[in-house]
Amino acid sequence: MKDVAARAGVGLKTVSRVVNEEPGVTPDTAARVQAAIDALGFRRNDSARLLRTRRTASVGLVLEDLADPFYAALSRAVEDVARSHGALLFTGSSAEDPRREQELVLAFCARRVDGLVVVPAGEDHRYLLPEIAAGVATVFVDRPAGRLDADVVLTDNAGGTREGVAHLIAHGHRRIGFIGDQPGIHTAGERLRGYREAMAAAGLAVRPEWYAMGPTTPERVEAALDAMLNGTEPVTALFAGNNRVTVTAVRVLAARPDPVALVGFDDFELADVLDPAITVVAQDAPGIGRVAAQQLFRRLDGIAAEEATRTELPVRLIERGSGEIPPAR
Amino acid sequence: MKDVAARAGVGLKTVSRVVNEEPGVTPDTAARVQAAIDALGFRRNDSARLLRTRRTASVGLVLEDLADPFYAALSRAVEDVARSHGALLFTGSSAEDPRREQELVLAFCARRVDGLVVVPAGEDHRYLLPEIAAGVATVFVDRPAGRLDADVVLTDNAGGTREGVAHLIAHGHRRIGFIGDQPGIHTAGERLRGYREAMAAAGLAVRPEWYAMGPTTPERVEAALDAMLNGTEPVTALFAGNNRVTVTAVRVLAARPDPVALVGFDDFELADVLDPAITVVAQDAPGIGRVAAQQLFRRLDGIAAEEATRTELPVRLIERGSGEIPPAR
DNA sequence: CAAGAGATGGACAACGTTGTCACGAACAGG
DNA sequence: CCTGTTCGTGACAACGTTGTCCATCTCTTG
Repeated sequence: MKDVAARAGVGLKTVSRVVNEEPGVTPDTAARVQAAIDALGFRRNDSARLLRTRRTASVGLVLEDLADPFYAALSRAVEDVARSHGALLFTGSSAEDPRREQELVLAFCARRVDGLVVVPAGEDHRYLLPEIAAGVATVFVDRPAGRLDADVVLTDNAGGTREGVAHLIAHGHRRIGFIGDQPGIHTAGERLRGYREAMAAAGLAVRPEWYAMGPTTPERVEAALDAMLNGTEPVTALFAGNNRVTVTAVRVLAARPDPVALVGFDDFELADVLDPAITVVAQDAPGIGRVAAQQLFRRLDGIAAEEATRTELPVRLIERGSGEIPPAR
Repeated sequence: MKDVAARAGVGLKTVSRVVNEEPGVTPDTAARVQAAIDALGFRRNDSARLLRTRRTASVGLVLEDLADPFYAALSRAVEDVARSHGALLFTGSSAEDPRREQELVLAFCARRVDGLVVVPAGEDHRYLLPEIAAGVATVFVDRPAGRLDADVVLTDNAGGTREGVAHLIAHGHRRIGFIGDQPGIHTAGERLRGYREAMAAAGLAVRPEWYAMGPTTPERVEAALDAMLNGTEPVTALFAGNNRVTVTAVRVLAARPDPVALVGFDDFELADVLDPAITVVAQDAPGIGRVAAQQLFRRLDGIAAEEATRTELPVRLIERGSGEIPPAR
């Protein structure tokens, strides 16, 4: 900038005025400055600018895995809202590791992001207290923050699962299995709760071998499913606790001679083309991201109420057939 | 930092030394400084630090759509490599709009990212010349840069398509259709070329109504496919030019009474569970991202050769059955 | 023609760090 | 006891911007 000023024969501040299109510069000088800028290939250094203005126009997004379709869609929505507010987006995957989540969050804070959208991996987010006090707007998505009062955007996990399980019950099933993610994960727990509630509401007992919580690796899911289907009281239908589980379940069930009813949490591509087409409880990934990001910017604009908000987005049961398969016996 | 220094009764620089774990500080003073840091909840401002050190430890990733599974996987790989080099990742989706791509790239450059990984949307990337001259390492992925000599990581689009089309020919097909993305997109053009080459190599003529290039919206793909299947010389097999097209094709073909052979470019989840299971030419999305990011950091370390490199990753034909359906007549 | 108003431009400090250098104290060697 | 070396420390400038404030210059107006 100094070079540009020298070349154009003007002061530093005048260059700054031209670059920022501030008023009070003769068209003539502006042209001279612009020419110098072009000649020197000058580009304003936004880091320095932002250091001075104390707004970084960037937000950080921490989620579990950028490659998961659910989070990919969520990211894209957050990105779009950020862009519409003139902010850039840092992204990072925690891989469900609290330490990594904290590392990422603190790295973003050290860069002085204006705000954070976090899919919490850990149990305790009090490490964020000083940051929030320092003015970093923070919105949690998909799961509530641990031991921290902050904005959160969730889906109706328990309700959605209840609806999905009730759908299976309505089609005659009495022995229904549930395979979920690791029990420590909030969404997994909520969905398990929904399953229990739906069963209880129908007066159905739940045998311990009918539900299994754990990592969503294909091996684990396959083993759990096999155990449910081959026990003394085999299940006739399965509720899959998330899209990873559903996908593996579809594979395993396709290899069996007799059809097994299936409803999954989370929609996924091609669910409608499978045979049978898969009935799912769909959550609105872009919607969650959008609402969260909007809440973030509302906070940044200082418009938001002081208290933490809790938004719960509805889910939608999409009936495609796999939930209507009758019990084998 | 000034406050910390005052509270600990030391100089500014000593605090800096403690924060950066530089040698030459008595354990005693270090402890005093640390106490002040904790008391004040001080966190170093990395923006300022990076302004001073002139390295931002961040890279920018511009791609078409973060929500596309292919790019999501690629992003994750880039992120992992960046993390292992201690860098944070800015991401942005261009939505296939050259203006938006340029906006994003320049915004990243204004933040003085150390490097860029770009899936080019436009035809002309000379606007990047000054940035590259200024030292921003740049690697293009998936498609080569327009009118610019830079590192690029590609997949073997033409070769992969040749192989896929040859697979259909080997199973008796003579009239084979091709539906690709917009003709301006490099990968789309290369795949079309592969299709033509495979047909020519087998001595088969290609009728103009057998191939269609354009947006990958379901409507367009469906219309194109209908036209090919209902013409006077209907195709008996289809090569789908990318995962969006394949997905729509699967839907359309599933609704037809007579089976049509299909091979798609890009693997996708559940391709193996469909009936018939879909044969695909799989590219290695994480591999592309990883190789590109590694090349980027090689440049940043100054280890890389001066000349631009061009890496072409192989593809893999995964035979699952849909390519082996014989011609209807 | 003087004076006030408005337009235009520049000097300077500040944002929060780090690199450079110099200073003083402690210590070892002659 | 003097000199030279090492170690710990802090003052200061610099990174590249922008906000504040003041100086100048050119009009208009009484």
